[in-house]
Amino acid sequence: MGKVNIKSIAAALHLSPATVSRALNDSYEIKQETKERVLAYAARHNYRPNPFAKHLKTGKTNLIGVVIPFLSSPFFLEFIDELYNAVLPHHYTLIPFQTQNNEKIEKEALDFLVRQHVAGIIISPAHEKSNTELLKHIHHHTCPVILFDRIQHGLDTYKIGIHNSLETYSATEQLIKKGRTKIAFLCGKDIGNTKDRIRGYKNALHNYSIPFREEYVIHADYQDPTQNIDSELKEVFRKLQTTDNMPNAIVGGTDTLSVKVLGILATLDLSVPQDVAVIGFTNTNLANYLNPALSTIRQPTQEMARLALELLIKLIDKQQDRRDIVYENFMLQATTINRKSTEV
Amino acid sequence: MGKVNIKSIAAALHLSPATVSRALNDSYEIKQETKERVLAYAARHNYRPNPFAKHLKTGKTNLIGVVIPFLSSPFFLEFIDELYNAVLPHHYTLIPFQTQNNEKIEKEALDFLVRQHVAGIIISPAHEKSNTELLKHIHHHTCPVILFDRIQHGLDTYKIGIHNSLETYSATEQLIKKGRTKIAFLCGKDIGNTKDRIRGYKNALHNYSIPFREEYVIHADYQDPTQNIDSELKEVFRKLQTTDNMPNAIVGGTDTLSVKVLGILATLDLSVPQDVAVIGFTNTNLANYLNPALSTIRQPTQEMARLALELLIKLIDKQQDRRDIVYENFMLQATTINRKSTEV
DNA sequence: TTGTATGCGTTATCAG
DNA sequence: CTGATAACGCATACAA
Repeated sequence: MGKVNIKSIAAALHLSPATVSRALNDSYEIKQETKERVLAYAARHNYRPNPFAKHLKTGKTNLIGVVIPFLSSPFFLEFIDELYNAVLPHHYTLIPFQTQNNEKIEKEALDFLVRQHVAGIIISPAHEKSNTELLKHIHHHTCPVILFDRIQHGLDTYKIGIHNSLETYSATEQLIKKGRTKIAFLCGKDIGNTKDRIRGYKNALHNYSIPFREEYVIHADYQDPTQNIDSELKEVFRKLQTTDNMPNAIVGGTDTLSVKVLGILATLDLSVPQDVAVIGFTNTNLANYLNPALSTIRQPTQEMARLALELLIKLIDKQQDRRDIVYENFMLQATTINRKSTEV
Repeated sequence: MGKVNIKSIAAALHLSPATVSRALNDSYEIKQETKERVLAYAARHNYRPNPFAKHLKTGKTNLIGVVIPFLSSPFFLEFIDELYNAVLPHHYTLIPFQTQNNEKIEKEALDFLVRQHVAGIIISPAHEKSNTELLKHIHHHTCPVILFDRIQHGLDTYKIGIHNSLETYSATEQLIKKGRTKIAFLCGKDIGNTKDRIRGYKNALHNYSIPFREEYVIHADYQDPTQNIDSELKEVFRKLQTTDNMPNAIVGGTDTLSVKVLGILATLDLSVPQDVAVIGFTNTNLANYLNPALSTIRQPTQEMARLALELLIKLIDKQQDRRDIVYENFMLQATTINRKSTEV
């Protein structure tokens, strides 16, 4: 059970390590017969190249770092899940990290990935200015970086996202067309996407001459998708209810919140969609099983993942100085899925 | 911006590489002043040790492989999530893989992890006999392996799980005590856990003298938690409904199904819990937001993750031959959380 | 307390 | 077509 490596193979076959290495790498300059002998021996003895030695020599790895805020958020989970599918035919391995929206944790993750000499990084940053200098440095000097979802970031590279303002505009508009006028907007932290989403909501109100009401923008400032913010959220709605200001429609600005609000409305004895129509952001695979089934804006998560990987691999393969490239923003199309929660 | 490594530091400070290496590793045999000079220079020039070179030399990595069936299953997701939390204070990095319950994909994942020379592996195998020989070989000769959740596996090591039969027994019993007698059991693939869970369900029926009915064990044979099996499942319940055999209670044997069945019952105009009481398996963080809120058996997922990591690190640190160790099974206690879906 | 020399497993350069 | 040798960055036995 001694270690089987190039040297041991060479010794066993009375060849030099160099020849064995070349045979294993299918070099054109090695005789067919020798190749076969080496490959047969290697297979028989279950030879596995040592990636550390290989990397030390070549300076290349087949690792791809993925940095996201939370694993436990339906959108990011679906993204990672599809990334795993997409990466299968390629010779890369994913190393996912979650940052909890925390710049310091993000920095640690990036440092680690750099130390691991990853071939590239796909990231949705903790916030708009999160680790800007570090990311620029990595992208310019170390390995390519691709941004997705949270693309309002100073790094100049390929960016993949959706038109957040357009999507919430359209969602709000649909509720207006169904005759709802007291429309609330539910959102999380004030990161770039949230700003854009609020803007779309406001524009829709404005274009339909519905006055904007500050108290209808409900900020649920959670740190973590699994955190329990029921009581706060419930309190907000209870207050609106007792002052006779209860909205009759809600646009959920994040995937997590849109699901939770259904449960909270239920405990307040409000029925959906009769009393309050609800439309969520991001189509979790559960939306269809909720009661009532939740209408959602469906982000093309899988396309985003596939595109991110494709662009990253393109950059990895390209030798060009990454500061000279003209990068494109890919704004993918979302679609609204109407289910029971907005049915008249 | 030349590469900064031990050699370059040594040259800059007029020291030998050996001295620098020892200073960086805080060796006792280096003068305090020298240490400080080296550390200061290293910090100033943002020195990062090359893990590949280090590993090539020491034969050790700080990588931990995590192999699970699906990322998109609430239980496994929560497990991984907690693993990420638990690993923070330690000097290890997680490399997660999903197998889709497929032994071949699992083998590829394990091969990769072995090639990466991971320090240890935490796995919930694709099935009871999945890669048994490979796992034994890894555990005995390469790095320690810990099993969780699906612990009916031939590998002799620490195993962390719950008493599946006891838990479904207790869930079934609770429904019986609420006066339900037509109790169905909803389950996925026929893997070990499912068998145990069905056994608990049957035992409860038996002990309360309720005849077991084959058609009340409903197998939803999905490949993937995100797969759409609505129509099949709906068809099953519709048939039971039209033949006047609709159960008045359902024990959900998997986390995914328990959530979906609520949505399906809603489309069949059955109200929960009046017509059908439902209790789910595994407390997804959404259970509380469903309408009605879903009663569930709560697995102590976080404790499982922390314990798995703790045991693994213990094995990594221990030098003893792992075949000589007497391993313990850790059967953690689950708890039933009663919510609206089982309220009388 | 520090320096010299060696090797981990691989690939690349040069020579034959 | 194949072999000898050096080098990647680091840690350590041995020397001083």
